[in-house]
Amino acid sequence: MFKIYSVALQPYFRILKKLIMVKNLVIVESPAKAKTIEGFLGKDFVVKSSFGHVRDLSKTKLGVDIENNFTPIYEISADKKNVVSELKKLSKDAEVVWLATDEDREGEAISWHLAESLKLDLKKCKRIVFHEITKTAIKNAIESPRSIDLNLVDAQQARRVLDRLVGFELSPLLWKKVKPSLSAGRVQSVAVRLIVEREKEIQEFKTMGSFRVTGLFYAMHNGQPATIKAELPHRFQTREEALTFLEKCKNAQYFVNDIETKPARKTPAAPFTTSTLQQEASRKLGFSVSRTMLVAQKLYESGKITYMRTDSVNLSDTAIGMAKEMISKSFGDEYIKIRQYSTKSKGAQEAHEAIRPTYMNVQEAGSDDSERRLYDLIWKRTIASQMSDALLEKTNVTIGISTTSENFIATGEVLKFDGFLKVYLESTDDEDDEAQEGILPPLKIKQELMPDHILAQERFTKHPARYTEASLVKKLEELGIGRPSTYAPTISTIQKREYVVKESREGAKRGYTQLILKDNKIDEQKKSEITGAEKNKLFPTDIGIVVNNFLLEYFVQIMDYNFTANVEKEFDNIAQGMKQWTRVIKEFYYPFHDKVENTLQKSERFSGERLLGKDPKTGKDIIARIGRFGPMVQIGHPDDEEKPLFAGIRKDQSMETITLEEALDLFKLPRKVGAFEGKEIVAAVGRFGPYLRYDSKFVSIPKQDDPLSVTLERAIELIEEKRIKDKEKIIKEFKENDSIKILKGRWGAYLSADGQNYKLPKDKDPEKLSLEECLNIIKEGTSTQKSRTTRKKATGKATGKTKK
DNA sequence: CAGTGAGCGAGCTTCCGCTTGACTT
Repeated sequence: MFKIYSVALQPYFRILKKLIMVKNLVIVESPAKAKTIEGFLGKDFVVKSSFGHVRDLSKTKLGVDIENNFTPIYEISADKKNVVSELKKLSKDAEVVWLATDEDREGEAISWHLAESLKLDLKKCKRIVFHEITKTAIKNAIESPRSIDLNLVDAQQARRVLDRLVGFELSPLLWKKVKPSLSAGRVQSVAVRLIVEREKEIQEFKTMGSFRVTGLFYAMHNGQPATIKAELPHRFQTREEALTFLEKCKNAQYFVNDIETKPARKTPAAPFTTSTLQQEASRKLGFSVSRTMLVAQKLYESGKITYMRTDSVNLSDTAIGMAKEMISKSFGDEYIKIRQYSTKSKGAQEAHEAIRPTYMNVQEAGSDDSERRLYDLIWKRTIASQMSDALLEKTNVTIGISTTSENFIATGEVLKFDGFLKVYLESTDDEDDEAQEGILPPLKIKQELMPDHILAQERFTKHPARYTEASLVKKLEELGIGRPSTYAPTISTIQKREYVVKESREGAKRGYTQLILKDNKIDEQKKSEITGAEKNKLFPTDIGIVVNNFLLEYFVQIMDYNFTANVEKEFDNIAQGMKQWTRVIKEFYYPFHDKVENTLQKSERFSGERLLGKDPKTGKDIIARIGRFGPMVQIGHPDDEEKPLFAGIRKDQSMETITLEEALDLFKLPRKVGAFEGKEIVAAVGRFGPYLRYDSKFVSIPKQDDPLSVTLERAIELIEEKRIKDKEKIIKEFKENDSIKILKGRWGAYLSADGQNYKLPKDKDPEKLSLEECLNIIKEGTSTQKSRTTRKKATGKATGKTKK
């Protein structure tokens, strides 16, 4: 009976199977991209994402079989197991698998890894590429498939293996010679070097003063006085020279000697890449590099902008078309100028478009303030890039002085046609812009100008600017080091390792002299200004400096700013099939490895030791150096009869600059402050800064107080403040059991009992929990507690992240 | 979350580049 039915139904089963079966499986890297593309292709296509790389070298082991001609040992990444098994299932039934990963070295490798780990039948496997997400681009790609470029894959393998070998041989060397848990790598170590070297330049910089002379003049224009600001083209080195000049200007007459007018133009900046977006968002919106990427990711996922990790300045034809229409409609055709930009950066691989709005006619987008502001920036930059030049007229007026051959120069700028400036102007990193260009009144040659005053002001040369996160990215990109997807992570790595800190520092007062000539009288004034203030700049730490010096001493090759560029040339040779990838690695590895071995055997511990002086009490040496837990000072040597004394250096101090006195102060802690309510108060400095300990509780000492000098009264005040704060934290207490409390924490209410914390059930009001319910939570909590200790390896890493 | 620092030795750390969520006591 059943058999008859099944035979009769067979044709229907076949149709059904055909319907379920995927005819074409397309695999791309990003899920957002997959969604868009699926809309372009018909019902016969299913588009899935690989979520980036699916396979990599072992996370913990070296993962390279050096003996066996550097064979990489790949593993499916833990978080990609599900992805791979799903893709495997789909690909089995598919007639054709289209590998549509990005067209660059990494993208080619992802396709190859997919083919390998999905065990794809190469006969039904087609490799396609497109640079823009448009229907035509994708249809075109489908029509011209190719096979996987194994040379390009090999170039990626070489890149991967080289980075692994460098990172996993240098880091352990640092653990032994400097301090545990440190790291070194082709990218991060050079990033740190840039910051350390800039700091050194700043320390060695000698500030020079000179006198800048400006004059304010009047010219009559339509019966009204108009002002003209002018400046002497050179500066005086001394106050005396400046004074002599002003003396000469007494009773002098001023004439227009020459007027020179010439046209000038300004050109818009290229559309955004990852790096330029990070720079502009930092300058214009004050975003950190990671915030920019987070916000951009959201805009991308909601379909508002194109892909945000790109090194290309290229816009698709459709994008240019949309921009043209938008400009024409909003500003008029005279504002349109179609431009093709080409990349300037080393090693760009241009697998994507520039970062631009998906739809140019959408002028505002984003679901919160950050998104809206970043979108606005992207929209303006993209539109401006297709607009006409701004036309200017620059005027230089030379003003003669009757009593000397010196001339003042006044410069003016008139905007003749605003062009792209109507929408957007790129900002610069230059902090000081003393040049003042404004509009000049109409002037004639020989015309006399009346002086209001002449000012000679002492100005100082400035040291090179410290890097911001964004300007470091710019520098790395110029050197061809790192990729759009790694700029933000690299910057957080070097901060997480405590090689570098991002800080703002208050400036100091500096006096300067100013001489004013007004009404034929010279007046001298002493003034002061704030100098050296820094906001969100990158500073090297002691550890950063010591590790950098160590690597420079033993591994100059890796630290060379051109190292990446040099190996990139080799990777290109591999990609072009001119060289075997394992040969490139071999040539690099053996000399490198010998150096590692050599350094391991021969070099001493590298701790950046610095002798500060002698202890006045014992006559022993006082030394600053890096210890197991970071920078510290010690009195005496380990081989002395008595054990040396140790003290950690405070966060606001550094090994490089700490004085003998400051070091001695560190040994005065912990210090007894006095007694309060019958118990002793002790002041000390811990891992998280200065603190008071009282009744086995800790109270932080705020910045304005010093643990060395804090008085008993002040200490009591701080303890009482803390008591009030702790009270505010309590949501609920139990009379029956005072060790159990419900407290307000960073992530909302939680349960605290005997120093252990527990999560509260989400569906219950924390204020209404009974003691019984709490005891239950604690009981159940023990099981989660256990699972957490077994997971310790994983969570330990996560907490390390939040520590900073 | 706040006492460390020599040496002994267990077991741990680490790279760069491609992608997103998971989830915080």
